[in-house]
Amino acid sequence: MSSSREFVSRTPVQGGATDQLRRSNLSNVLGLVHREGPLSRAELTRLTGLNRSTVGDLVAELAELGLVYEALPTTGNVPGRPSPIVHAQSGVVAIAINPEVDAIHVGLVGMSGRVLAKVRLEAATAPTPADVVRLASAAIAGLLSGREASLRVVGIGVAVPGQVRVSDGTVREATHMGWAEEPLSRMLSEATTFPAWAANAANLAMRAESVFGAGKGVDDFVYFIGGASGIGGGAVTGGRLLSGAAGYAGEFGHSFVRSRGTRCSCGATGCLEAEVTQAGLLEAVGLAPAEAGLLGSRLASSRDPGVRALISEQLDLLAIAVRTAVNLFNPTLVVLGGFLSDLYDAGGREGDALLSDAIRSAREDVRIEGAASASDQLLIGCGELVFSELIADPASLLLH
Amino acid sequence: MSSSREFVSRTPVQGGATDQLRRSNLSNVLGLVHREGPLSRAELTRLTGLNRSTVGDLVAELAELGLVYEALPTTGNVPGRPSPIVHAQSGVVAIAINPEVDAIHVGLVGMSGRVLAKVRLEAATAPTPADVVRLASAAIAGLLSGREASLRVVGIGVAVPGQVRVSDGTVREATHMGWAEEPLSRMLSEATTFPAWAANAANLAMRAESVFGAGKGVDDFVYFIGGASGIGGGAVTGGRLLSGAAGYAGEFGHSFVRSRGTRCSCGATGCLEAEVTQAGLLEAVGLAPAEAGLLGSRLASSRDPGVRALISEQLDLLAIAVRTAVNLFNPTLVVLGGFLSDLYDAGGREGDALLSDAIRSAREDVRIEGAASASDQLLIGCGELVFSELIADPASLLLH
DNA sequence: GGTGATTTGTTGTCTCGAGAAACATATTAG
DNA sequence: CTAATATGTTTCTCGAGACAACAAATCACC
Repeated sequence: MSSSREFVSRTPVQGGATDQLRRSNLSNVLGLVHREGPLSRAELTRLTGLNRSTVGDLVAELAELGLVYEALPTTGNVPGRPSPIVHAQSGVVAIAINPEVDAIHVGLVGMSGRVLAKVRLEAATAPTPADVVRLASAAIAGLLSGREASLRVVGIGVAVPGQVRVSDGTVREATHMGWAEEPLSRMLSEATTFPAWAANAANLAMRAESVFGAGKGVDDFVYFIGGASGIGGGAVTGGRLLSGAAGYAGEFGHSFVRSRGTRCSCGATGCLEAEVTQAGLLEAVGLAPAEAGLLGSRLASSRDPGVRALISEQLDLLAIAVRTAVNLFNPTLVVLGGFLSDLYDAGGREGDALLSDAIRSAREDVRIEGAASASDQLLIGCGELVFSELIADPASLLLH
Repeated sequence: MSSSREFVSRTPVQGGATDQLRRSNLSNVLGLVHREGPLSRAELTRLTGLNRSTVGDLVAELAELGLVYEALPTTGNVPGRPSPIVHAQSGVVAIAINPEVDAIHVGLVGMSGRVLAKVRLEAATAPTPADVVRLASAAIAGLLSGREASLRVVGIGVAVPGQVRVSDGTVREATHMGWAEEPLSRMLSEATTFPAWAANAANLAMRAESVFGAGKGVDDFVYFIGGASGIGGGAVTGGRLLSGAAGYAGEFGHSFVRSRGTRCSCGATGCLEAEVTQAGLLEAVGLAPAEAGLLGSRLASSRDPGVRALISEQLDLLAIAVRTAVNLFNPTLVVLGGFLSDLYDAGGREGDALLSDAIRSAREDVRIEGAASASDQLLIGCGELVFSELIADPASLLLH
């Protein structure tokens, strides 16, 4: 699906000026190196459809900006002059912040998509936004200290468990944190002087999944992720992230799945996240909330009829949400993350059980997969939030 | 997906990238004139951000292609040299075909977005695809006869009440018509020699709404339309039509709205279109199926408690589908068409009744509107299907 | 009805990005 | 060591659009 022709057509040239064309091409090259990992210039030439000489020029410009570097290739066994390998500069980093009820995670993510360092700051009570700014600022200083020379910070990405207006990074509502209308990214950028962006955590997990995980190269997929505090998600349609008007799109946790159901924290009844919960499954198999990591194996191995019945019931409810998602988005892939993946595995990974009620045309070409659940998924997603800004206009780095 | 890149590879033309820039700018200008109606060159200059001289050049090229013409402006009361008004050539037409159970509608749609002519071909029984090809071909010949000199047919757009694979115009399933796996657009293009495209009818109605109706200029909206044969819909997200992997996206009629509900024609239970039906409402107010046009006024004026209860119940079910749509798409607008608009009006147009269960952040900036229900909506949508291909690459017309 | 201000079309020149081709270089195969 | 092959590098050309100078057409005002 990622042939060179498609790639070019996927990024149509907008606007008028020739320098916009240049910017678009720079963006394409940098984006490829970021997403696909190190690529030879010859491969870049094929993937972009551009001329050899042009690619050489673009790479030289990106190298001058300090965003990529070229290295000699490891000797392959192909004839011809070896093509230098273009690497993303991993010294170009984003700061990732993920506040949660019991802790704040802070990390450094390199442009290669790898987490270079991270710390977990324990919190006795749910941190306030001011706490986050204070604690994270200190942690950032610690992570950066002594490495200032080799690191270049592009900005800060924040993953918030709640609704975030992406245009200005305001947290509209984060029920579990007890936040409302908090200008979090402004506070962070004022405290640190780095530009900051914020978004919904589940959406950022999906971004990581889209660039480096199961959704890599997939133009149309939906993502469901279940955690202790509920179910979130997101969608990619036509190769683009679905954000909606303000960034609240993809709240699959609030898909309707049951008439006269449980009241949800959002105020409605019958929401997926009110009906299908990690807490309920943990309790059924006798695990404490902190032992969620064991849920998958316990569910899979349990022969208790009550547990099997619960798994079946929860899968039926999940199937309703998946059905609606498939009917509305017509994806080729449904990715399940967190405890939803455990649930799916426990049910025998029968895709049909989740898809059989979707309309036939739409369900035929859908596959279901577990998320490539890296523990650093969220931090990588934060990095994506930052790097996507850089990749959209690599030359903008000159301005800082 | 006939991207520009493929075109280049078929006909080796000098210059690939600058050429693409030119095409993109031609496309922008033609698209503006198509969507916004006649515009002066000065306005085009402002809207595109291009240079005066460039816009002049682009318009000249489009005029040479026979796609636009310039006319002297009506005297405005502004100083300065008057700017010529650029009009879309309405002689450039698309053929619109909409097969239904009881009739086939065939029309001519000008690039200005107006229906120039139309005929309704009655059908005693649901027509087969072969019937459609035969009857529509004859109707097309009739519509074009005598006007060949002044008309330039770009292609055929077909609105099908069912799931259509947009890549090749195959009807995968059209339950009400009794069709399955019919290569309709190939059949039509072979019979008429015109290129043909097909898509889901509700989706095309939404396209018309998006370009000329309530959704004009709105980047994020969802569209629900109810008719005799069910409920369809579509969505625009980030300014782009949501099509999904194959073109089946936006089936809001198959959103889940009720546990243990009625069995739907799709095989599932609890689908919106199985629970909220035009037939049920017609029966409640004592109208025959053919009198659907009167439904709105009957519902609005009825004081029968049974009818009021039914309206209330149906609105509650619709609200569930709207809630899910708002939570998943975060639109700024929900457009209701067909009998759903009647239903909404009968309920007093209380937006809150439809939105109150959506998550707060997402529902705040949503407004609900009735569709700009032009009777020609579907034919205009068919035209859009064709013209969007032309507008994507205006120079392609040279090849025909 | 003339005159100036204003806006826009038109024309010629300039810049810049990318493609093409010739040439140079580095590897593999034998 | 040589031929084949693939790719980097350099130079030239082309084309799209910006820019600036000039021309044209309208309005406002006297």
